[in-house]
Amino acid sequence: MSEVEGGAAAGLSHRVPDLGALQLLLAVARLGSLGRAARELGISQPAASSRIRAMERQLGVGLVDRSPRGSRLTDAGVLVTDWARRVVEAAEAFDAGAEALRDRRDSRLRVAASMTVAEYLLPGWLIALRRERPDTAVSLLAGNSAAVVERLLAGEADLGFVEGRTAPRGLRGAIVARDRLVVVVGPDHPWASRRAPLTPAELAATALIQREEGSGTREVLDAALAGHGGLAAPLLELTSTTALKAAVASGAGPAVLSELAVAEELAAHRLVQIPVEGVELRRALRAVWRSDARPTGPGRDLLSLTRRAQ
Amino acid sequence: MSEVEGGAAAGLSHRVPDLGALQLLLAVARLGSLGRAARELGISQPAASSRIRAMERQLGVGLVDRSPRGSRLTDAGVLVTDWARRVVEAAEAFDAGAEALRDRRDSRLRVAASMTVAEYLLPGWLIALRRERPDTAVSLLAGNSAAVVERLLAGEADLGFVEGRTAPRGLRGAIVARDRLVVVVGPDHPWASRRAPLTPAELAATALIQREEGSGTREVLDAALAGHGGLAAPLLELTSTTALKAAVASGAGPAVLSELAVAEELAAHRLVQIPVEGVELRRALRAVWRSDARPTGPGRDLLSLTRRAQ
DNA sequence: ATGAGGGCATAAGCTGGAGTTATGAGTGAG
DNA sequence: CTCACTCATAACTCCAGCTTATGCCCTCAT
Repeated sequence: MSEVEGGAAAGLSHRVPDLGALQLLLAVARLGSLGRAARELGISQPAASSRIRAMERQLGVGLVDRSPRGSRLTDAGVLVTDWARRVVEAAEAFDAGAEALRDRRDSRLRVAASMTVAEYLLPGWLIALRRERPDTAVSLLAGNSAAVVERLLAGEADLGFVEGRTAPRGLRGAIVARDRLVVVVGPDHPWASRRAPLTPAELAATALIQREEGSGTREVLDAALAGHGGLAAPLLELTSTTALKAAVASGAGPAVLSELAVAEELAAHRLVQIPVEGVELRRALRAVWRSDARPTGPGRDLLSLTRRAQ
Repeated sequence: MSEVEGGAAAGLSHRVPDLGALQLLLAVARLGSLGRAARELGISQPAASSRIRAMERQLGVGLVDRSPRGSRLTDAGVLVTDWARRVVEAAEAFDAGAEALRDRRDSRLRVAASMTVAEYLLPGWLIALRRERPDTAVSLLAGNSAAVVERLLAGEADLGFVEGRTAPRGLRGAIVARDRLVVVVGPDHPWASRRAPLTPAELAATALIQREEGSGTREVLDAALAGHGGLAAPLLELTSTTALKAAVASGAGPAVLSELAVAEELAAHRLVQIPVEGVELRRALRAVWRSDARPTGPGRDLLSLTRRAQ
């Protein structure tokens, strides 16, 4: 999917300043002075000065107007800083996720989550949690729904997140988000230019590109199309969501995916969503916990965060 | 806005692998071998091996299972790779934008764009354009609508993008996207918990946090509320959209902003959108060009891209 | 069985980028 | 006039990441 992994992007790290430099630029923008920004990041003022200058040389554009009373962004600098903010925000999400992945032991809150939740939603929640309760150590274990349930029942996790149509037995839960499955094709696929919505029968009769095992998606799809002749045999089975999206984007065929997984591709029109009439392909994303272990402390905090974001 | 620029994130670059390492990880995931990934990125196999190992040490998690027949991601590795992809994609957008900012001269396509378009939409378009026409050099000049028009009329730009309710005179244009203005407040603001939509009169009577000069937003807002008593005096005037969002998020008051500018904050519930009844705060984003210089070649390519993404 | 080849790891050495401290020069406020 | 702040330059240190050279392991084909 996308140029990101193609050969053309090979030199990215030579053309894009590293995270430290981007963060420094954000600090300069906010604080209005190289020296103050340096102090905030714990480096010396000359280091900051030279780094910003190196970044300007690398990009070939002036970013800050220096004056004896401080530094302000140039017009180009404003734009660059806004783009930089995206990169740093993505890095923050990476960091929050990675930290949770690391602290396997001695964490105050042990979370087990399905892949969809862990990939798309949890980093944002963890960032918010970190902001509210900076000293909460969270550990994350990602797996399929069965594994999540198992961890909870074994007392090896305090809070779980699963997708599925019903709450697993033996556990209490609350819906924290909803997830819609959408039919997508590549922009050159014939369906991309059709005007009428797909009928459930059509969808059922079409061979789809699918994930190998029924990653929760299949279950919902099966149920929704049960009355319309059942699901056709897969056109292709792939192991990763990424590979699947790439195959769909290149026109190999249609697929049904969580809208969380394809939001960016839809926005950039690398994929096209095809409406389907008459079936609701929704599923709930639930927080779950053992009936005898209602979340307290940090678990409660995280839970209330996720419900607020519903 | 957000921890991104706060002191707590100071050590980000020590905890997050650099872009090169993330890109290498993506390549390993895709190609299934450290050596092949190394070759693709133009580095030696030991370099790749040591870099991945360093990354695993840094994150405290195993990412790839090495075998004599290749390397596959571990479960944690899949998750980390997905998070990494976000960072690299943001870096790609940064790169595409920065490249356009740099090539002031001798570019085949000179684009002038308003801030909103340059910030949120153009990088994606440039990435798509690069994929379709790899050798198109684009230069970008960002400014307000008046500046964009001026450049076009002076023949210093081939294609422009402006927001506004009407197409500027002397230019031809086509609507390429629409942009909705939304009322936002911080999550703790009283409005965040109200159930009824805002009335236009209420909105008109409320002092808002605003950008300093009427950045196109004000024009639309004025027009929409003209029949309801006109806009109240500003509560606060700030220079940058970023500062504005930060002020709103911390509860200083309500503001009216493009939904493009607040999409992420809404998703993470750092801001809350308040519906307004009865007024449509929409505006068009237009591609514009001189009547006697209809875009050809690369300009035409970019234009068709943007219209496809409408 | 026995190379050949692909895959990964280790070791030794080089290099450059980013950091440091020390210092100077410009500007505005008290 | 002097202090307090800004930024820039210079000289030096250090380490992360690169390279080449090599070795081991496994599999597959001859």
